[in-house]
Amino acid sequence: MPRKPARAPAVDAKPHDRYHHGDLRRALLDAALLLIERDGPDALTLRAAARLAGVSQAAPYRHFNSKEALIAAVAEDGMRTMTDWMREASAAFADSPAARFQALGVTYIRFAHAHPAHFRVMFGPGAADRRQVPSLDAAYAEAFALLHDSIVESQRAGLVKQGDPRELALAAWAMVHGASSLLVGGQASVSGIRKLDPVHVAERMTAVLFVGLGEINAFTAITR
Amino acid sequence: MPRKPARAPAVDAKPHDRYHHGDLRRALLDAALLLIERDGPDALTLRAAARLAGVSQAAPYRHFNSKEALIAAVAEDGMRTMTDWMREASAAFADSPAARFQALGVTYIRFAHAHPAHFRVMFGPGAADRRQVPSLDAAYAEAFALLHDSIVESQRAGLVKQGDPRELALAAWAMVHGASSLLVGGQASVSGIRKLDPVHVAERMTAVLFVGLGEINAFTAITR
DNA sequence: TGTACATCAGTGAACGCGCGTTCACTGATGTAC
DNA sequence: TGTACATCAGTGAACGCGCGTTCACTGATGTAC
Repeated sequence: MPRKPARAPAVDAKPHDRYHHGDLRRALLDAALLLIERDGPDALTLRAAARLAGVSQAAPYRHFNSKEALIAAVAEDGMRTMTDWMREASAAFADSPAARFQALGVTYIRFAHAHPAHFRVMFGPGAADRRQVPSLDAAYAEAFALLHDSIVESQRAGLVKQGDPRELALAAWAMVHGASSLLVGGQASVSGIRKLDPVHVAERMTAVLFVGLGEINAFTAITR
Repeated sequence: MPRKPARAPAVDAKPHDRYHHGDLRRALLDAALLLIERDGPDALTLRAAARLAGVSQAAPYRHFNSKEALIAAVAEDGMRTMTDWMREASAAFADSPAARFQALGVTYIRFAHAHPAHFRVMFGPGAADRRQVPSLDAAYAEAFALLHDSIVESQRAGLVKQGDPRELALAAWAMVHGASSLLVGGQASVSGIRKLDPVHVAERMTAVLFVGLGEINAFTAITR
């Protein structure tokens, strides 16, 4: 039998045997994600998270003042990760605005697919109010700024026609967010989207979007 | 003082004074929507709905077997309304595939904006499982089919290049669904989208999307 | 038109449950000297 | 290096609450004759 590692990971799902947990804060965040992913957002309760972490039901209060605080921490955690991913994606395609734009969209969808529970907490109903949590707001603003900038650059390069870049970014965000929601979504999934490769879907969607942005002068109503 | 109408509407928020409510089923559905719209999905409880309708907490069980059944009924109701709207929009632009496509998207977003609580129940987490409720599934399938058909027609008219229309419909649905989610969405709204005119946003987005669909041969990865 | 009666749609009290949160407590840790 | 002690991170019992659901019941309705 292999020896136990000197120090058990904080994420250990089994009840701990030490009086002090070691990293209960991290373990509670992980437990919250597991609960949401497995049984939906309503399954996240402080008591259930404590149970998963193997501590008493009062223990979480040493790390979070309330249930709301735990949820906000989960959202913050996820937002930071997503922003990191997007920043990296943006840097990887610094030389091509088109590729940068697409990489950002694909990354957004990839994140949602890889971290559905995070995504739900970040954007779902009952999500923590972004404006109440400055660090959450900052991470969000950075992600949006990356997208915005890639559009401004594309316009400068003549790949996307003129128009308010904030509105264009909004449209792009909406599409990519919609695809993410459907991929992550509850039971009411659009026919078969779940079976498709998310990166493939993301690449196709962002391509259509980018071409559309390039071909018309800002947006126009075409009905009637 | 004006005389009372002979018969109070079923939707009456005040406690009724008759032993029999009249249309408790309808009143419970309306109460459920009000609760979700006002205080979020978690605020929907059978007891609260009964309270709003002015009946005892046991009364709802004469009309719904369980809380789940009430939620499923709300979703079904909303899905039927949305499908009605989309069918009408589709018929109104029967002669122009491009306008039809756009009208469908705009209608989807208009519905979400007009009936946010319905929209959340229909697509949010914890939504009733579509496949378990045949009438829900049928309404959904019809909505998707309308979109699908408008794309097939657009391809026939040479406005949209070839490609699997189901995938194209999926992309279109995702974008429009994303915009709707953001408009309806919880606290984490994308910067300022709520302040914009939803129909305006919808028209612009669908225009970009349609042009994009027309310009590239199906979808292509443009990164790298 | 009047009446008996089955059926329907409510009532109100009660159940057990899991929740968020508080409290006084105790065991473990780490720092000052 | 050893020890006193403040601080920190847990425990376990308890609180009050609102929930979904059940139950025996009763008032209202409508139909058969």
